[in-house]
Amino acid sequence: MSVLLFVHVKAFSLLSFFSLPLWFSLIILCYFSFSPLCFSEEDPKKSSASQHASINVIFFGTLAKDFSRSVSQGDMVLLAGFTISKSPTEQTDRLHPCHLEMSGPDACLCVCSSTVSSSSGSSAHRNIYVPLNELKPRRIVNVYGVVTFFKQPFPTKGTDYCSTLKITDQSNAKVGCTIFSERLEDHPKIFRIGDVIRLHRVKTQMFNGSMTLLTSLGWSTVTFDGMLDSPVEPRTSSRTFHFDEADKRVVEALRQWASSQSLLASEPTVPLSSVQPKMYFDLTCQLLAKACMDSRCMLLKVWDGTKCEHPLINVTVAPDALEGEPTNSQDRENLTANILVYDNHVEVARTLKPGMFLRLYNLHAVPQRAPGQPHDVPCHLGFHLHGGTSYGRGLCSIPSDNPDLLTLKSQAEKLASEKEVNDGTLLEVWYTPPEAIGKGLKRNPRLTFFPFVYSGLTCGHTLQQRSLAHVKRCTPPAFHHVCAQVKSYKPQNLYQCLKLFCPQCTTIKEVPDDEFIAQVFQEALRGSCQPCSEHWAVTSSVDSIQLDRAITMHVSCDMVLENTQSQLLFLQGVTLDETCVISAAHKNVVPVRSEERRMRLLDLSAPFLFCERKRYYGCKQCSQSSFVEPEVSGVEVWDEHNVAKALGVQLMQYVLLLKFELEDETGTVEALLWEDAERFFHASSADIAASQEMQDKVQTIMDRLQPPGSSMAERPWLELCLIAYTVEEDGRTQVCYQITNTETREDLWARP
DNA sequence: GGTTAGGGTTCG
Repeated sequence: MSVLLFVHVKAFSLLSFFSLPLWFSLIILCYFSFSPLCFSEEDPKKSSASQHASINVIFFGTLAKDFSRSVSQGDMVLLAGFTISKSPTEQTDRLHPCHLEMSGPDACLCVCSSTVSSSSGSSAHRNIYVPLNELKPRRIVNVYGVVTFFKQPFPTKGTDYCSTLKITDQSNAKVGCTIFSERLEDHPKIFRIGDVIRLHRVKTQMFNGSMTLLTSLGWSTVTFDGMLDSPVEPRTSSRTFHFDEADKRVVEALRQWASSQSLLASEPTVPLSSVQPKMYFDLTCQLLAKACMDSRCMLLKVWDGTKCEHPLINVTVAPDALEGEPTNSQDRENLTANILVYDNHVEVARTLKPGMFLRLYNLHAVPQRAPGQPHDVPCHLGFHLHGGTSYGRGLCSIPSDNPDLLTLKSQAEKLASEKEVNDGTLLEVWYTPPEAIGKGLKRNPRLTFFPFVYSGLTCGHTLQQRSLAHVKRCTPPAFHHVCAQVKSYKPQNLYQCLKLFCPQCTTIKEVPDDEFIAQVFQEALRGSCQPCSEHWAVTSSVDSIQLDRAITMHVSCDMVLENTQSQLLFLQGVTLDETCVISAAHKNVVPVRSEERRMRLLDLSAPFLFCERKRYYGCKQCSQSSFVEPEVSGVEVWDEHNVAKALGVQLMQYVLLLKFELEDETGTVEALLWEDAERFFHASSADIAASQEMQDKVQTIMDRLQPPGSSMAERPWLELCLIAYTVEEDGRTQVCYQITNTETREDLWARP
């Protein structure tokens, strides 16, 4: 029987099972009408959609392996050549009574990525959502709802974290949901009551006479802000998920309904200026500093830009115990709330970094009076996040573009500008002298409210900070300290900032791309058919009929007994790709060509040396045109410097070169980041050239300094040391600026 | 192949 099935991948997992090498379970949503002989006699359109809409498919062996690599949740899949068996899990998963086995010789399939299928406008695989008042027990369902109660994920006694929430919809039914996942990032990102949540493949279950929803195999979730006019942006950690116009309409309808029900009537959180003693409240704030008090208690020093009308307690800790900037001046202004976080919340608090924006739920404002303090003295407020999760007690970090942070940001800016007007200087609020900090801190202790300063000086100068206008007025050469934002930077494609620099002749050139290098290898192949023969080398050659050429390896006689990791290997008759493969197993590979049977290096436009993933280039102008015999005696360990020397090559260095347009209130300055770029990024240029991870790190830092699509107001301030100098060009003297002795902060290196 | 939790103030 020949049956084709066109299906939509709902979930899958890769498992090893008893003696089978691999088997693959896939739960899919059928939307193509299939042969009535195979399945139920019902018209699929009439059958209960939620009951038989999904079917298990099991893959075996290499098909399972290949399929798992190419498929994503939400993809459309065409299946053929399967066998149909009775599903042993029908009673438990309530899916189709049959399952499909992709095991025979005829089993084959085609995966169409979900991006393609959704762009084709197909709506046939649309999910079915059950209104909350129509849920029946023991089903796997998809639902939408508005959150009326939630707890941040907390650890269970089992293996998972648990999120507890209650949702409702236009039917007014209220349904509790329990979400289990050992990965915190998979839990729904709920920030406030009124958020809209979508749950896929959750199990209905009666508990204490009420309907509840529980995560089941292949579940997923997406959440949305519940505000009427905010953009419908899915919050999810999922790599692939389906979201279309129909979903958007559902979210908008729920928002509309929620607003009519006043589900979002109250402000999500209370500003510090409105907090009264003994209150339990939610707080939106920025973390300034934190300190570990003991194993069950952590201090968070936060602010929200408003001033509490009651005096706040100040918890002092040793400066070296404090992570983040000291808050002395804010403390004096009654702007910092000292929050003691207890027990189960310490785990989350530990992961927080100063500068992050936070939301704390069910924070307790505790009036505290020192023993013996007279009763006419106003009591001070301290804040406790008690242990436990009652009333949703907990904390989480929130993204910096959360709309509820607008007040905090505008207050912060207002406060900063007031200070500037009143004091004529920002020194008091914006700067704490280094001697007040203690010896432990290496970086500059500059203190700001918002945005956070993302870099620090290492120059040791005690220069006063200057405006950019002042810097431009001064006569070079000179050092300056400035505080500025990044208006723009070049090159925007960061791989282009990597250059090759010859320390001998100071030439700077671009790093060639693979296409160009491959051409240089091809040219060498065309010109050298005969293996070269050198008296100092042991040569072995492999003739490949398939490749129509010989690949030849040469190793210096002196090194032939050493292991391949320490040998210097000369390779002839290879392409760039082959060189890359071979250099993965050899530490030092030098591609060579033959010129009248004599060994010659390739054109120095290509790397002369491959060391695992690193490539090294020589300077065309400063290297010897040819070598007779490499100088190998006396070399203990071969590195790029020794190899270059032995071959008479002038090694070029990898350097980073960026041009920043810096801006402060007084003007803009273009400054290069070059000689101190490695220090700035905490990464060596050679490592950046060879490692995707390091390139990502640089990109992350740049994205934090100039977040894509951000306004100037949203960008962080950088404290920078600039050197001003002159260069002669075309008989004209030009003033240049370079960023020097400046490091970005460690917390920028990790992607937020 | 499917535990855990199943909202309802700590006690510092």
